Amino acid sequence: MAELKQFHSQIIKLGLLADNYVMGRVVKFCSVSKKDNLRYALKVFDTIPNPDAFIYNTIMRGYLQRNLPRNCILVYSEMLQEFVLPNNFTFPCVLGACCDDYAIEEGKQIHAHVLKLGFGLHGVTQNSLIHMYVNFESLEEAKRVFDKMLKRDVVSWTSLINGFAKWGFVDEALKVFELMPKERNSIVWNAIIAAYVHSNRFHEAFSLFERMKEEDVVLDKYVAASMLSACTGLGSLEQGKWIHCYIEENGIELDSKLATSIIDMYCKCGYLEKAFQVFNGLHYRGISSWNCMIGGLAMHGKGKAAIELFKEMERKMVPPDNITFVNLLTACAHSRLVEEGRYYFQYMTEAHGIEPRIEHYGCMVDLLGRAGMLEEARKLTDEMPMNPDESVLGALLGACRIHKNMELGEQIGKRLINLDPKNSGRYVLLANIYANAGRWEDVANVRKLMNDRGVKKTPGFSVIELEGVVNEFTAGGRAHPEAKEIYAKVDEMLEGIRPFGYVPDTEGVLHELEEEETENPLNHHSEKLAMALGLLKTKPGETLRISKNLRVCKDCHQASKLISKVYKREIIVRDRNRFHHFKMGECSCEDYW
DNA sequence: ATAGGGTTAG
Repeated sequence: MAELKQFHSQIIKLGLLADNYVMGRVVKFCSVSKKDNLRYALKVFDTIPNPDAFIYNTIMRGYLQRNLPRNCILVYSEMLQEFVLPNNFTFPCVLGACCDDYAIEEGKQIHAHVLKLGFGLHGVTQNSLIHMYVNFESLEEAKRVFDKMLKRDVVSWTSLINGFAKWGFVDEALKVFELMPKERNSIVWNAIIAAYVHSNRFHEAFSLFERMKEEDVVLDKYVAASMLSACTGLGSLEQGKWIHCYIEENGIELDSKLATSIIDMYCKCGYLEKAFQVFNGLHYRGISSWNCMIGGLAMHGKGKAAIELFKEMERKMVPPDNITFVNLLTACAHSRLVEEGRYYFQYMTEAHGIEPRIEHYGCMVDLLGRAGMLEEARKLTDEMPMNPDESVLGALLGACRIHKNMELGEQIGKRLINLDPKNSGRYVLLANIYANAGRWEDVANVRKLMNDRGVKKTPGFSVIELEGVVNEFTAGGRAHPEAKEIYAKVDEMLEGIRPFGYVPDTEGVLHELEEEETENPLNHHSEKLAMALGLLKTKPGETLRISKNLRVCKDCHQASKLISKVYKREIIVRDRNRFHHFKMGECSCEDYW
């Protein structure tokens, strides 16, 4: 910087201020290549008598890079006022600014300038337009620009694919992907893979990934991160390990996002030790790695360890953020650490100046509610400074179900299904609360309301990975090639645990809501099918890992405990909320979930 | 003569 200033003074002495080539280099040096000199760049800019397009573009880019898109747009209009003609490099920049600033009107106007000034056929500019319209959710406009292009490159296709994917039209995105020329790079492959991952279509993401490998496209860190999420979604530890291994062997740089994806994958695939190992091995631990690890401990019910890790984080002077506290409070909630939870809820503001957000109140309602302090939890929902949203009330409703509080449950449940009418889980909880109290008429009414509103119960499914193959089961499903053997094994399993005290527990079941089956649907919940296949396919003593999309029901939970004892197996089940480690007839959640 | 567009977590 000091040298730059000297250099600058030389320029002034030599009377080169009017030389735009020289001044352009000066402005570029402080505007975009070094981070903190934009102020100086602007000072220099003000002294230049007649800046050219390059200099304007460079100042604009400086603003864009520093996340000041509004200023970038203002410089553009200044440029027009000074009658400096934009060039090929102007529009990608200012359109990017409109995009970042969500400046729809300006964006359209600048699109008009593009056409008027004769840049309508410039590829990079057209691509920027597509990207901008995609961001504005103007897919038709984006498509129009795309269709008008004479020469589309891989960026044009990627932007359009992303556009469809971003706004939920995954199948449309795939159509575009299939239509594009075969010269596909990692970026466009990642766009389509990420599209499937984000819509929870993990199997299809895997098939695409296989195709990508067949075409010898390099697996870069972006694809790796997307595929790790796919593994996480499916609970597919083996595949996840493979990706992790690939990353290590190929020296792919671990940025904080990729590190988080790996740690999260191991946590959510039930391999907490490995997650810790990766976490400990990071040479740089960003806040998200800490948060992720604390969250991992939380979902495995290791509240004390989560608190210890938090303390270590403070000792290492890493300032926690609001997510840290969401995870820490969740850890307390899942481990019955009521006093600790209260303490950290206060501490968050007192020690770190973080004001509680609605998520933190949600954690506290969950913490108190689960622990049976329903009245206090309810009081908190009334007294919190913002309106309790569906997740806060959902926590309270869940607590009402656990502690069989009909009155409060009915009140909250009714409120909730009006607040969040499309969420089938709320209806099911409310109906379960009624069923528990023997109020069958009300159960029927809830069901009718669901039907009237066209709300479908989310189908439960469980996944077990065996010999590298991901097996997926739905309740009562018979799609598996070995369905017959599996069902026989389920019967054997349930008979086997009966002498050890297994009594089918129908408390949580909504007979009226289960439609597919005539026999007892409990027996064929997806996790029982997955467990049966696991017992059939693995050697004695091997751990079974199962993940399911909904919460484990009480009956399956009880059955799993007994199966772990009778068959001498560790069974690790991931449900929607947390992990259950079944071992010797006990569960790590201590029946607290 | 200097510069520009598309991708990853929770």
